[in-house]
Amino acid sequence: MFPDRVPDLAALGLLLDVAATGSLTRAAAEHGVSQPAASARIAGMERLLGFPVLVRSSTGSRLTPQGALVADWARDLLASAAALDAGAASLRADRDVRLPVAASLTVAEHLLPRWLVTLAVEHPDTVVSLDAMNSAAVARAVLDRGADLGFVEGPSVPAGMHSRTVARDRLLVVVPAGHPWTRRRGPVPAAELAATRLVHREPASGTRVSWETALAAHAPFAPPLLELSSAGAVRSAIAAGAGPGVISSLAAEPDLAGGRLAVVAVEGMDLERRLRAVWPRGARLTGAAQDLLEIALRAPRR
Amino acid sequence: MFPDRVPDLAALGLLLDVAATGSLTRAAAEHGVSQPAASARIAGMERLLGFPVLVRSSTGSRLTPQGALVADWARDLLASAAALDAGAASLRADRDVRLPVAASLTVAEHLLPRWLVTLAVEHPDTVVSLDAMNSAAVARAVLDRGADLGFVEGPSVPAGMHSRTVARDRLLVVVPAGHPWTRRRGPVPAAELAATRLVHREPASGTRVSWETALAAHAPFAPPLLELSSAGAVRSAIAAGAGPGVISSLAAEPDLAGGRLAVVAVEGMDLERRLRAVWPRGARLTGAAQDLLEIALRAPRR
DNA sequence: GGCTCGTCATAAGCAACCCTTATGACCAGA
DNA sequence: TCTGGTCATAAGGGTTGCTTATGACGAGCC
Repeated sequence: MFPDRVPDLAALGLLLDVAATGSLTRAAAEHGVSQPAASARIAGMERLLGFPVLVRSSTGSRLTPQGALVADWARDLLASAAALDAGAASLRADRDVRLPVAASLTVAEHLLPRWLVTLAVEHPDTVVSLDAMNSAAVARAVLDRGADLGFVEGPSVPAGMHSRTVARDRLLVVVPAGHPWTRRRGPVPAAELAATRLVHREPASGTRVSWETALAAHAPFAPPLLELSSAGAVRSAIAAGAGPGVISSLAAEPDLAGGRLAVVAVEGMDLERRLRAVWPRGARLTGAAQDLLEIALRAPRR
Repeated sequence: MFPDRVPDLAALGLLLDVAATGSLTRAAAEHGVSQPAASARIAGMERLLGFPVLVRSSTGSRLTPQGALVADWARDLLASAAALDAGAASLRADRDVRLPVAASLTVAEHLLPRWLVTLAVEHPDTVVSLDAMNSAAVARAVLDRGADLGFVEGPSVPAGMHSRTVARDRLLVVVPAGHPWTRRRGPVPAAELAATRLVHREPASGTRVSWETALAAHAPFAPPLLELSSAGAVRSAIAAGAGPGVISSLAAEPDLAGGRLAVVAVEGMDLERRLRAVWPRGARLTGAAQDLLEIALRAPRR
């Protein structure tokens, strides 16, 4: 992996504390280390980055303009770290569970971690135990009371359950930057897509099922170009030039924003999906499940 | 800062390499360390996380289901790290510049780093030198040929320049989760907003200027509740319950997705802004500037 | 069935790093 | 000028993490 010359998380966190408190000494205390340690950390970070991030004075320390940019990027990085931490905590908590949650892979990967961070802030006592599986298995887990709350993707609500739509995503046909399709005039018709070999997830995945459902009228399909077991692998393969592929808009977002992938317009098929929270009909949501549902509903539906 | 129990970047990068190569030994080689070191790193990560991420066998190593989730979250984290790295590299490059770029803070913070990552992949030889400043200063820098390419925000194109819209954002009125306004029926009218004390950026900022321009008909304004010098500080203050505030949709996105902040509907004002690439009228874009512009245009416009 | 090659884990030695306490230089305000 | 705050430097100690060398284990192949 490339990311070289990146300060470690502790140093970046310290930088944000300095920005907030205006003093290296106070930031050190807040961070639970001695003042010289904090001083050395920042100095090391400046050596690594190659430019100063702080203006020191005898009244405290302020960010340089460059330091302020670094601090903003660091906030992003630490938000991702917090998401990973919250997700990992919920995977770890299989013994002393308070709130067992089952989620489809798309939700577990891309949405739940941020909700868990918020939950941890607003309700620090709640311990979530997360289990990621496909949508059908989520429905089973919830009905069997193996999970208090579930998150599923797909066109229909499983029988016997209440549901609320918490987000939407869309299957996208994407190509690497520079692919001929990026210069194509009109949208690609569904029939042509069905006849094209694409980079796909494995057959049991929600993404693959949704795709084949949306294109059902144009079966049979061309065999997949590649069949990969995670959204990340699909992204990488497409970006590396393997060919066009199908991917959830949630998973594609970073590569689209970075311009490594491009969306191909299509016509003749409905690729929008709802991501739903589900729980057994008749069951009252427990307090903790209610909290998590509210946080999910509060976030934008896209 | 919270993020505790997060493996360091090197360990996460190693995990992705293992996922890609299917072998700890190969991943170690790819990563430039010895095999026992890689083994120990992963073992340490598992100790930290509290669950295994790999299934070892005598034919190689595969991810556990939990490990696959961690790997996906790690991809996010490393993407942020790559963005920081690319941004820092462009700040560092003030001597041996190839492509001097001037950008408004919003673009420099939220969009450019990802474009730079893509640029680094597609054109490894190009060295970008980034200078972040307000939009008026960007226009000056570009006209004076201090920068080959500029990125500005705001309603109008500076005189004497070509421009292409590379993105849009929107000023949002946001409140912390649970604020009374989240339960309000209709949108908040512009006149009421003008009379409300809000958390703001400093007066010279593009965000503040755009806000006051959009609300010009309802001047004078109530004094700010707080006046902070970075978008991150504004976000934190609002999330901590200081009160309603104004913030770019780009800066608000992570907190909205996490449900820590909520958008308030408003009426009677146009808060959409264009973010534009600009260069001097009559000047041909150099090859490198052309590359960067293309990457920016390829990314979704929102 | 035994050989070989690949996997990963363990052990021992060594180097680097980081943190802590103690101290000094410097500046602002009383 | 004195006091209280800032941050940097120095010396010592503990921990971590790396490397090389070796061992255990399983798969595939004669």
